[in-house]
Amino acid sequence: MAGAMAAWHDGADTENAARESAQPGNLVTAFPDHAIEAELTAVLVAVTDGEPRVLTIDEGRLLPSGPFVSAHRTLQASLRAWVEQQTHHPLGYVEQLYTFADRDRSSEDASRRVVSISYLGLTRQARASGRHHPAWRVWYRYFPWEDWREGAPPMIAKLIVPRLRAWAATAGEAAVRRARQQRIRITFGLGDLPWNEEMVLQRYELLFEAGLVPEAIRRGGDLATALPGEAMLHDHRRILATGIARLRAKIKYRPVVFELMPESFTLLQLQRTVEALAGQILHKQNFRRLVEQQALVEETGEVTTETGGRPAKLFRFRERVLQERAIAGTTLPISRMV
Amino acid sequence: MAGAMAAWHDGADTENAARESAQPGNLVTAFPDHAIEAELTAVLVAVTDGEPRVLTIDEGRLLPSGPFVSAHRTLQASLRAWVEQQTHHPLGYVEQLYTFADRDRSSEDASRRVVSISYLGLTRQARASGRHHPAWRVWYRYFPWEDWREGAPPMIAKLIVPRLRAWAATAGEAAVRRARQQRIRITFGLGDLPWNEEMVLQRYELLFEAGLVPEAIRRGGDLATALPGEAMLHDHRRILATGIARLRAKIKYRPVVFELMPESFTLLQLQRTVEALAGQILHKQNFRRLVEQQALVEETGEVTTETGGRPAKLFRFRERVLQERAIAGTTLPISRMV
DNA sequence: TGCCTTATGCTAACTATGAGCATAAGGGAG
DNA sequence: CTCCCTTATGCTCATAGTTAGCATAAGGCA
Repeated sequence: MAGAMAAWHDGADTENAARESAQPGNLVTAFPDHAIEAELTAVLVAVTDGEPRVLTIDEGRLLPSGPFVSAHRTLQASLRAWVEQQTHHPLGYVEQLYTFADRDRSSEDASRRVVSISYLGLTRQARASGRHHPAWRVWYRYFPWEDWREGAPPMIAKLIVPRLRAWAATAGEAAVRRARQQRIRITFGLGDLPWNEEMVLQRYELLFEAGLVPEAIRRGGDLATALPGEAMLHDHRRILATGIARLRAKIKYRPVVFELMPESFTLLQLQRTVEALAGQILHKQNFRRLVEQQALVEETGEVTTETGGRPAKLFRFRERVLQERAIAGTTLPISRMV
Repeated sequence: MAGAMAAWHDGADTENAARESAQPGNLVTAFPDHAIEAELTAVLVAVTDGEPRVLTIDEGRLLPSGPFVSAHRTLQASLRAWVEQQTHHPLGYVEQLYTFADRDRSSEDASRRVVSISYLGLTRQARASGRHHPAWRVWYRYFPWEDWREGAPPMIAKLIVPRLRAWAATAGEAAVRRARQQRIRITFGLGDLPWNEEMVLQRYELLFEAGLVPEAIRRGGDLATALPGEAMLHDHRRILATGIARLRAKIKYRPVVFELMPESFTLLQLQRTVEALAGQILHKQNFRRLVEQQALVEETGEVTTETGGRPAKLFRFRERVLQERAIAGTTLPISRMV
């Protein structure tokens, strides 16, 4: 996903590389001559009450972030320290997302350059306290078009596609128009194309380019055509999109969901968690089949009647398999809609 | 892959998060107070004569790198400028790899902190000139155990596994010993496990931890047990491993191989290129079927007799499909050995 | 002309996946 | 105490996707 973004950014670059004034020697020598600042931004995810949540501050307008503290040996150690202090829960899984250094990122002072390194973190429980109103928000508040658990969100056909089409039509050249139409079709799965839940970032960036999100007003967007869905400050919604995309891709081949689950759980609870992240409903029997046949879990021997209906067996993860899969990576049960 | 590395690094962190002195406020405010330096490092890949090559400097001991030039709007623009100037060829595909800021990275001055942002770039032709002896090196010089095109490299069974086993046995706790054995089995595909060509980084990091690569001597490795395979300075071989791993994963679901191919080519040439990257031999007929059925290429109408044997049709990539696949991502033909 | 080499077409066997039928087993309404 | 609703769980079937080969085509060269 990050790769896709990279390619796009690049495509959007209008600068001509030939105009650059760097000397050939720059390639082969390494003496940094510009001091910059490094900042860490975290996409912290938890799933509670069947909803995927992300830790936010400032009334949901920002992701938690802060300077890279030199006292730490690594970036990750620095991040981990913050988070565990904040949430009082261990961070189960941490993964680097992307590093930005775009000058137009916070277009204040061009000479003051900030490199922003973002991370994705998974945690088991969602509770946080502190200044600046930290709160776990359901991430579909920011991306209402990404939640397909109750079918295709009507706003896609009613608002998004028409406005994107209108935007595509504004392009002067026919080739550009066609390319835009193509991107719309692919990212939103129009016509006979399927909805691909992993393209969170591509969709957000398309909406951004089309000026349909409030964050883009500085770049020519119009508040009147902005879509429903909460905005964030700076590029934090883009970072969140990157995190969601990465997580949606990851759950398919690495057992990271487990980081979000309690000690023991029913298979349906596990399924609901995956569905919450993927924004898609899965086929129950097939989900069970895959989970069991891959021996990811084992019965605890107990059952719970709290689910209503026939009592469900409780499961826990098999430590050994987890370790193995964490290194290797196998297919995990994410499939089509019911 | 990067994610895997992230998790590992973390596992290797011996610092206790509780020892940290950061204030809670750090999580929710964003005012960087430490100036650092940013450096870009590139893994530039080309395939010539059926061999995967990487651009190096300093007699193959370093990857090209240099400071992030503030004149550029984005990190990628900065990188692109360098590279195109050096190689005089357009960089087809660029993707960010990973950002390091480990303090022990170049353990000189603890107060001088460098953030190193690495990129993977693909280019069509391999020619470079400049100072510091830039040269395209076959990447298997650095990772001889990664080339399985002529079967399993004997050094794995003869040198690597015995030494890794010996290292595993040195662990005091039984649990640690078992965990090490497990990692060895999985990363090197021992027993009934298959060789997974994507685990380049995991294998290198395992060898590093075991002190079997020259780069690890500072951390307790012994030159006498170092494996064949050229080393690099700093952590450049680790960055290269990250790049190879990423590329091996990428070619399976995005048509990036095309960035490495000439205008027109035979299907076998395409296959040989994929094989060079993957370090694995593919089944010819199946490879053809997949490439053709996915309509990735189209016949140019010409044939070449230069391949020996029956003349082969020449193909070129279908522009439209490429664009679509670049956004969407579909399965590409990488399969098992012949 | 026959053999070697690479190209290319086709298929049988198997595996993975998507969908759905059918039964099991609590809880609560009547 | 039944019936019915709900969720749990077992199984089967059809199909798409893969893997591994067999077989034929078509140049070059001894």
